[in-house]
Amino acid sequence: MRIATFNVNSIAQRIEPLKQWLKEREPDVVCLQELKCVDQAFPRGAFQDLGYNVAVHGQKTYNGVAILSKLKFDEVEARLPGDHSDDHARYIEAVISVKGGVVRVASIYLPNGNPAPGEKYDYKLAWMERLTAHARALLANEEILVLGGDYNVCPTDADVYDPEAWREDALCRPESRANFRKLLYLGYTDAVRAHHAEPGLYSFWDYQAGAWQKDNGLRIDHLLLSPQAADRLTAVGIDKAERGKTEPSDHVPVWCELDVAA
DNA sequence: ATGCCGGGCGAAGCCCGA
Repeated sequence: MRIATFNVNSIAQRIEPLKQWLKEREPDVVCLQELKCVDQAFPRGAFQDLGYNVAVHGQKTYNGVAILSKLKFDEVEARLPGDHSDDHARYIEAVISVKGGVVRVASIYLPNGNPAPGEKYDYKLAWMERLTAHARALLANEEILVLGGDYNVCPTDADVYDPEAWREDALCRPESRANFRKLLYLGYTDAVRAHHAEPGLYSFWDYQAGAWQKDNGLRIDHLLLSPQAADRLTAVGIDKAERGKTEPSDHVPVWCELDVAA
């Protein structure tokens, strides 16, 4: 079973490249972020035509998350618990039936947090604390669980092209990294790091300043696996080539393969 | 790279992302 995460930077602008990538990579489940559209405007038909069920939690102009799944959804829950006043569409979670059990998947668009320090950084850190509390609660289910998304955190200096230049940025500041590590300490596994120790593995390249051409990238899109998922991890990948195609997102898909019969 | 690009909104120029 292949599960991917992809920040599309506007689903309306990415329909054709996303469809092409789905045909080539054939993921069973895809977590999408930064839809920048309301639920009614999501191009469901384009993905249903490829055999995907669609769960959307959209928002006008900003944010917006979705899950595509070849297998049907048993449950879908939008919104991260812990703050009813939070109206950003940044979280959706689904339970998917597989042979002999279920797989739970969440699509996460964690706040960027810049400029830091400031209100936006406080919001990011508070959001991460809510995510940690929810992630802790989910572990009690002992399920095959994947928390996929744009975490807007470079976990270590090995995940940044120029660590010194980014040290004060909200993506790299110690509080952001400490909160990311708390997720790992709960028992989650960073799928990419489970298979690859080398630096220079990136999932985002800015549109500006020739970042792509200079390979000035960041690794901020992650798949965090519950122990039950990590035990079944057989492969991971970052589809870097997508960034070099026409009209790309500034992020690329990250995927993992779990030994689970779909 | 401090927003140089790209997208949304909405019909010019501002806001936003990372």
